[in-house]
Amino acid sequence: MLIPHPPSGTLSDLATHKLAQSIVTGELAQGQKLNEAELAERFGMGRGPLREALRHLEGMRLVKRTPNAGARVVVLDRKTLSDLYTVREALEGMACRIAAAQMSSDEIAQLGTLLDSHETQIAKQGGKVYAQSEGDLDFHYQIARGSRNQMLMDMLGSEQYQLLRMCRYRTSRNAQRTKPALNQHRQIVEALANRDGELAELLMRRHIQGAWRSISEMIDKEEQVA
Amino acid sequence: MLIPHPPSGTLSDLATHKLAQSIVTGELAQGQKLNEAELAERFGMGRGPLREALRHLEGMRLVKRTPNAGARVVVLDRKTLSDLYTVREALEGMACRIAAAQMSSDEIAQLGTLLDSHETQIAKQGGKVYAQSEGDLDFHYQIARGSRNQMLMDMLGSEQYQLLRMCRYRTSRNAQRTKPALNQHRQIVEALANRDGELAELLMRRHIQGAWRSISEMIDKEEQVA
DNA sequence: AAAACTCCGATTGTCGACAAAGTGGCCGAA
DNA sequence: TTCGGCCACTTTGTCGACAATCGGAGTTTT
Repeated sequence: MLIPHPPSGTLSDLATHKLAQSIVTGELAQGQKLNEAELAERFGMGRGPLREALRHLEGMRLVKRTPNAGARVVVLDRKTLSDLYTVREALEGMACRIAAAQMSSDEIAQLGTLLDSHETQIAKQGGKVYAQSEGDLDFHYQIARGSRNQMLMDMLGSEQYQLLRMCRYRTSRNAQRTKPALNQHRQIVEALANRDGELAELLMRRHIQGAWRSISEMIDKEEQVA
Repeated sequence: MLIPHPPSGTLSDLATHKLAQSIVTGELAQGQKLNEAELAERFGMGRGPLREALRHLEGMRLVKRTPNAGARVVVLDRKTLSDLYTVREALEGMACRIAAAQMSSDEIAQLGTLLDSHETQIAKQGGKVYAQSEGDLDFHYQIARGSRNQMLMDMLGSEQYQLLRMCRYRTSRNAQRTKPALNQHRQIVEALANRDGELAELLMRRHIQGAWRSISEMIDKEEQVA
């Protein structure tokens, strides 16, 4: 559902999807140069559609283009990630506030069961920590949907936030935060159930701030090693 | 400064700029179909660069594409505008909060003088109410810059918010709100000067909510006439 | 020996033409 | 008369080739 395009019609969209996937999963390294001719041949298409795909990815902030010098995969440095989490805090907080007023009780209940399934997944532990990570994204996206705000949904879901998936992929190893994160999710659902938009926004903001602190510490450690 | 691209290098970027301008100013009507061949000839270029420009504009939410059916200028219905102002409230509120901590005292003082020039412009009144409107955008953009958050700046400034300029163009006739808006701006600057991020965020949110109410009422009147 | 200049290869930017898909109108039949 | 199918035209999607630009290696000059 969060995976952007189930390979749709045009070659350009297909290329967009494949490239986005390759970038998010790290198959294409950060800062790597993207050669149009080479990629076009790899995907079995002309350069035209591929160029359009690159333009699209530029809009998603997954690649950075410089005129006459080609496109490179974006580099997620500390500042970029910090900026990203700040924007998330603003947008998801707002989504949460509105969702508290707009979601149906059924939807909120469904969110609870979603968290239940996350809990069992965590209990089973081990290997697929990543699953929780994507599951976490799903939780956040459901709330964005609950806001009934198409622009928020676009920004938080399909388009804008591939960057976030990319970040998650890089940092999926640290599973420590899954349990406190789950608790925070539960608190948020409770606030939604009580129709307390203000509290829901506050909790979501803190949740994201916490996530950022966790990521930030991890980056620090990595930098110390390097 | 807010005008996206001072016609830069590639034809594609040039086309993006020209089309964005035409759409924002209403020269191209909402919902109008955009014929690739026709536009390409009008701009004196091939269809390739123009297609890339359309892809770019799609990312800016200024046009909507449907596969095999071409591109149309976006239609600013009530719901879309409502969603837009909600997103603005979230992003600009956050920008304001951070700006209170990040801007230098000099920058904040400059904001004050910017408002002074707005005031004299309003006093001179009359014709170019629009100038205040663009000036208002400038005020908001300066605060976005003050956040030192590149992503916020991109979203609020160059790329994302051409939609807002488009809306302003449509609704530039109602000058009633210029004076209360100016007062709210002054309050915001004062909060910034006091380094009160929380208050600054709150004031900015209310300011944008007020702007939305004003726009909303105007749309109601228009709909009654129609 | 270091710096700058020049030329060459590679890559991007652009164009025109071809193929496929969709749209609308026209004709025929019920 | 109206509905349905067929056909032609328009428009989009795609490709291959040409031109402009940039980066780098080699050479020359101070």
